[in-house]
Amino acid sequence: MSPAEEQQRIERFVAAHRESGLPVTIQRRAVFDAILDRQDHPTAEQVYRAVRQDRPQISRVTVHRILGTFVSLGLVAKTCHPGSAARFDPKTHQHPHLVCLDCGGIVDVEDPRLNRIAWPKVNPREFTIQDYHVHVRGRCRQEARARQRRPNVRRASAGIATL
Amino acid sequence: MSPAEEQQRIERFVAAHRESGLPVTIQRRAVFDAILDRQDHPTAEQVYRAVRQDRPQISRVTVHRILGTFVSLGLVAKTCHPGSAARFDPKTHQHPHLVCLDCGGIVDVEDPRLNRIAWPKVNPREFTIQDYHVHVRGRCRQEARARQRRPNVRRASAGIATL
DNA sequence: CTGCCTGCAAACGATTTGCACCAGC
DNA sequence: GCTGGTGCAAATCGTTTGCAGGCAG
Repeated sequence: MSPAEEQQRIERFVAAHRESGLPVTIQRRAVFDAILDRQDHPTAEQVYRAVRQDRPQISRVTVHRILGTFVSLGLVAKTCHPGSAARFDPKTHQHPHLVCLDCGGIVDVEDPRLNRIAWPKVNPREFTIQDYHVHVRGRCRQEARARQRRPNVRRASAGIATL
Repeated sequence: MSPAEEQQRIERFVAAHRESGLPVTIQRRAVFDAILDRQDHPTAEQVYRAVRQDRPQISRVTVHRILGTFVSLGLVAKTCHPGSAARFDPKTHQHPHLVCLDCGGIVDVEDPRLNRIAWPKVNPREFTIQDYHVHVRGRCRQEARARQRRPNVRRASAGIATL
């Protein structure tokens, strides 16, 4: 992310708090800094570990709460995930994800065709569509290699492959 | 589901077990029966409660394990969900889901246009695409009404709206 | 008869909640 | 100073695992 763009994101971060009357605390700054440049869609736990390097006193619970606040302010996106833990994404614009069913990894896709999908025809009284999200599922390179070495590792209840 | 179609699904259930050399146990039959006609994408817990009406001795753990097995046999689909618990779907063919961000409900969509989306251009060495899934997110009728009565209920960490 | 399955209990990871204290505005 | 945020501990929820006995093939 370019320095100018980063600066813009930080201003948006402050403005969103001002508008909602929420205080801009040290912890919120730290969490936002920690996630802003991440491309790897970290879990709350991973964000916690990153923040702790700067602020060892911060609590795991606080990181969870702050990430929740950021999501409702539209500052970060929460993406649902086949594995147990939710993933957070500093990119809030519409974009699909590649999800590896074997390792749980998530990679962004920038393919404009997938951002212009027609919305399904639904009775607007029954359901109000807000947006959509595309999960493209498969296997990443690292996992493909691992399978070549030890094929058929997968057992009935193994890993997140059960998506 | 028509009786003929249901019969076909049950045959497929038995065949899949035969092919994999897995025993067709009473419990597996019961779990399959319990989920076969469900349109509401139940959680493992909900399946457990349904099965328990027929077989009160069944264990919650067993239901989890059996659902995992069914997913890897391709007999049911597991869909990731903004809320905490995974949802199971007896419909295994490609179809998008409407997900209500307020109540967590899931409704099937049958719109052929959304089943023919072009796959993103990805280097096949980097990632092997298997399939994709579309989550259409918004608000269902019941929740829309609830909001009319008591608007702005949503707080920072409220519900699953934090997707 | 043999191996996988089931059930129990317990562990586990992710997330939420109640409460006293503290810090932004 | 007031309001809401933070940190701690503990509870909760969904799910997995280790192990002793049971059932399908």
